Amino acid sequence: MPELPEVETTRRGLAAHLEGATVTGVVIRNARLRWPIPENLPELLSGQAVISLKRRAKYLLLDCGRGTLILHLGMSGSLRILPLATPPVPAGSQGSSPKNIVAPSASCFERGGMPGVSPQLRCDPPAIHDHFDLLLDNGKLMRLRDPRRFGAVLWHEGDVHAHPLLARLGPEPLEDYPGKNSFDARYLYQATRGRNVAIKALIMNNHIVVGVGNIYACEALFSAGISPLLKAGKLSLARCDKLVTAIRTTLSAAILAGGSTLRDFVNASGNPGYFQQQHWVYARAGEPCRCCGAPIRQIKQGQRSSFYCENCQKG
DNA sequence: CGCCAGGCCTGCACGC
DNA sequence: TGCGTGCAGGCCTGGC
Repeated sequence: MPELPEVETTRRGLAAHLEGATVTGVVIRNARLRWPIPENLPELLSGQAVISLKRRAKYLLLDCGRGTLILHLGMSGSLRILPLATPPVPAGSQGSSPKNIVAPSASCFERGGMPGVSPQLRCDPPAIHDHFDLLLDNGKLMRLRDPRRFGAVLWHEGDVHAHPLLARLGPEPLEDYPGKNSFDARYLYQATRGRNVAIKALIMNNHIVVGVGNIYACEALFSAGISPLLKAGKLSLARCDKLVTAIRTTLSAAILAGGSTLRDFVNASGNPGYFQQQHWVYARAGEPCRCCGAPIRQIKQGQRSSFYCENCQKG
């Protein structure tokens, strides 16, 4: 699900609730995501103050000073802020309680009197796919839901950008790096030279540019008037410029609309995005092109569906 | 039942 | 032999 606009929408919704708060506990209901959630996360995170929530590509980076919590939403993940039903007891006033550290098997059902769960951990009952909670001292919690479990929750100490998952990523499409490797026409032109791969696959390659998934690859190629089948090496500098602009404007417009919700994406407040109403081609197979009226075509490229208008997009 | 779905890492085969 | 490259597979669940 989440491509860059959905992840950025999530980040913006979460940041104010997380930054400045202190982690009081962690609940792991199912550690089996794409990689296992580290078992010792409760010990690592409890008592840590959240400094910032940033984004790199489709990863959310929760800087806790001592280390960084790396979050990825995979295909079906979403993160929400929820209130704890009962405000947490202020630190130090609770004598015997051990810092709200919760074992993975613990849950926070409101009903049912689940044994071993202290009152301050009660909240909305988690659903079947709510795998992970971060409990905060401001009376809120951040909850990860991920039915398909392609997402990730990882911990990294030291420079997070040196993490193996981040170290080799290409430039951010919406940022400029003065002097080097900004995602501009010249960069894309260089990156496409000698490449036989279809342009659609190339712009979805994280080593070239990050954040462009299947939806926005299709939409940006339509916007630039470029066929998804065109071999990357054939792109002229002028068309690279068009494509860079199309990627930037498409992603920016999607962020403004709160992302695309096809089935289950919700932002930090639990609300859907609306950019799918502005899709020109994605998931519109057989429907008339909003530009020329020709039917939108759907083809397969490397196991993924591509949607495009044969008339408006040239090879 | 089979097929499809927003991501992305890994491993393989291939050609220079 | 050693690469860069381009595929295919795999991880999962839910919905049509």
